[in-house]
Amino acid sequence: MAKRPTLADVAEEVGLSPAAVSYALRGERGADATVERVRAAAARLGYQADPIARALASGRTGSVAILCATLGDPWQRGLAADLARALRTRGRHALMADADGSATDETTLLGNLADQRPDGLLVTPLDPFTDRWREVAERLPTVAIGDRLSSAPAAGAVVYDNPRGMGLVLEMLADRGHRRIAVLLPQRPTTPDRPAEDFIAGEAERRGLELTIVHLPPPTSGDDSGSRRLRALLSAPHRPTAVFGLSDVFALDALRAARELGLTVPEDLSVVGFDDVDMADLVGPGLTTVNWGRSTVSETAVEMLLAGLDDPTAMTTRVIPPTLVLRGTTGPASLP
Amino acid sequence: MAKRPTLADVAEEVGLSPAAVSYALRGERGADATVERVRAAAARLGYQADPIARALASGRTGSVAILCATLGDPWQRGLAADLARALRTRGRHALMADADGSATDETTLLGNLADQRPDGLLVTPLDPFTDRWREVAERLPTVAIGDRLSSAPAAGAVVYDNPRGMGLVLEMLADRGHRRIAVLLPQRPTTPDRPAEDFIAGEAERRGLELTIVHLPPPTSGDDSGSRRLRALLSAPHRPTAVFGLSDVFALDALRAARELGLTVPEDLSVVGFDDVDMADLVGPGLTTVNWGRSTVSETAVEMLLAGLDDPTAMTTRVIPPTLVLRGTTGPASLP
DNA sequence: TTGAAAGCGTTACCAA
DNA sequence: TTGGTAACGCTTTCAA
Repeated sequence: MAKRPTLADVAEEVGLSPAAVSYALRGERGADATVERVRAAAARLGYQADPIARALASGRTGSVAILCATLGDPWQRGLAADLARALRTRGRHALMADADGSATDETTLLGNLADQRPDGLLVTPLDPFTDRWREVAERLPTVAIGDRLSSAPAAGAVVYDNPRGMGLVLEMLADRGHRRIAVLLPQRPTTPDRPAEDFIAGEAERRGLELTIVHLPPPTSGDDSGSRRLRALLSAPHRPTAVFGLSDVFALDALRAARELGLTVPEDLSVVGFDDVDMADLVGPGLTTVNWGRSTVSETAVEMLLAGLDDPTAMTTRVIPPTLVLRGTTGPASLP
Repeated sequence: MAKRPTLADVAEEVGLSPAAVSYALRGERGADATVERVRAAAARLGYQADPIARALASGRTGSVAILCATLGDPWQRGLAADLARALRTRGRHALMADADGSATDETTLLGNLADQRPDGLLVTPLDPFTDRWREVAERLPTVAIGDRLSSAPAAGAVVYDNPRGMGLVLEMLADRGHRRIAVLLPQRPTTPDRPAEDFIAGEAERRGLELTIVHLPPPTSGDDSGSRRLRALLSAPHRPTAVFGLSDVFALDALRAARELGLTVPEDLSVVGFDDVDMADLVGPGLTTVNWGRSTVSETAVEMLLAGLDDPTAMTTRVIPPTLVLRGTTGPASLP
């Protein structure tokens, strides 16, 4: 059980003080010759700085916390993986936590993560309206993905251009003759404002569409109230001819419900998602979605956060444009 | 920017030594009255122990490293999420890294993660045969998922009962009249032994099946040699009537290739996967798979690791039994 | 340019 | 049972 070498060991080896070695290894100071000699000795001994001691002394950990709203959602799982990868290629590592759809858990985890003293925070907020974000963002450089943190002006944001995305979808559906459309939205913990809901309602009215809005619980295991609601929706006498899930999981749930009810997609029912999860092309006849470019989103967020570590003005709001990907689950309207 | 209170602050507040406070807060020692008084003071000041200082002093971080072979694989993504969740419910947090299909990256990341001084390691090994695992497992309690680490007897393992799983699939296919079957296996970095390959070859021979084994690169973005090979396989004159992907992603790739070639599933071709990813029921007509119970796997692995932290004998090998889930991508053989 | 020494906030050892 | 005191391994300020 050979103990790993410490700074002191290296210092002794080269006959310098620990301080000198610390500086040399980080290239902060240096008679070039000394630096070289120190480097060599460190390599020879297999010295690696202890990140914990370093963090305690310097106050910086080199880690970035990722707080996910729901890893139950495949899109978010992919995003989390992409974020972790983007961080790693920039020499940082990820500390990951999953609120699993619970706003209270989100608050708790936020505390836990902050206690780990990460250098920054990436978050897909479940409840973007709580005041908690303000205090956190003041201490901890923060970038939110998907929703601006309304109480935290210091935080950066990478948001999807939802209005354009929703517009694209409604336009496409209207063009194909759909008039009765159901929109599946996530239940939000708070209700101070509902820009998405308001926007889509307005947009639908402008186009003369009849909209049903259904709120579904987050895709957590063990709550099937969502699928019950979907079955009710789709078996009603005056049922919609198209379902638009503002998250692919909701669209997938709609596909399941349709199958259970014996409805054929897209003949009896058109289905549209909103995230373009990895397997969307293979789902049923291929799920129509809005694609946001997951890797662009994650790269943008990580770039912004790392830039914001030194320079607070780098924290801004970046808007990601949508692309409509039309696949087989969407056809012309067939019912009267 | 109020500095957060330290142990010393609490100690001063209650007129005790930092040591006494530390013990009291952890409930290690205690005149009940004092403990209560200390607790109250800590709460009043909003004191929270600094995990970094704690880690430096105690040598334990409370974190567990998760090293994933390929987060590009949806099954692994789900597994990683489940592992993180399982850790969190037990008061620990996850440090996650993704080798993204590269065995060299796996080695590098292993070093990086170990430098973070986690208390334990959970790994889905890409290359279970390298000697690196031995040295790691000696210092760091380790549980491997999916493959035993052959060089590290100290490490625990949670493995899938692949023989039984493969047996179930071959039996089912044979029963339905399939004689020419292609098996899609991952390219492994090393080739000291290939138990899976040998086993399945033997099993096929026993049943009089004609087997084609195809090795595919890991599901990383940016390598399309796999899909080329699949198209070649499926357009050959004497092509297989069934494809068995030893990982759902391979089966999904096969579905894509079949679609591109105009083959109908399951009429022209049956497809079977091996992991039961979340959306398998919705993919095409529903992908036939072997299901290992992802949450069982992750709970088992985490349990074993945490038990092994105190008690090395808890590290054993647990074998997960398979369940065959028959869905629409599999039918009777149709070609001569 | 270098080195000595003082932290960083905790836990653990050892007397009392 | 309790409370000093010495680590833990590094960074950083301040003199030399």
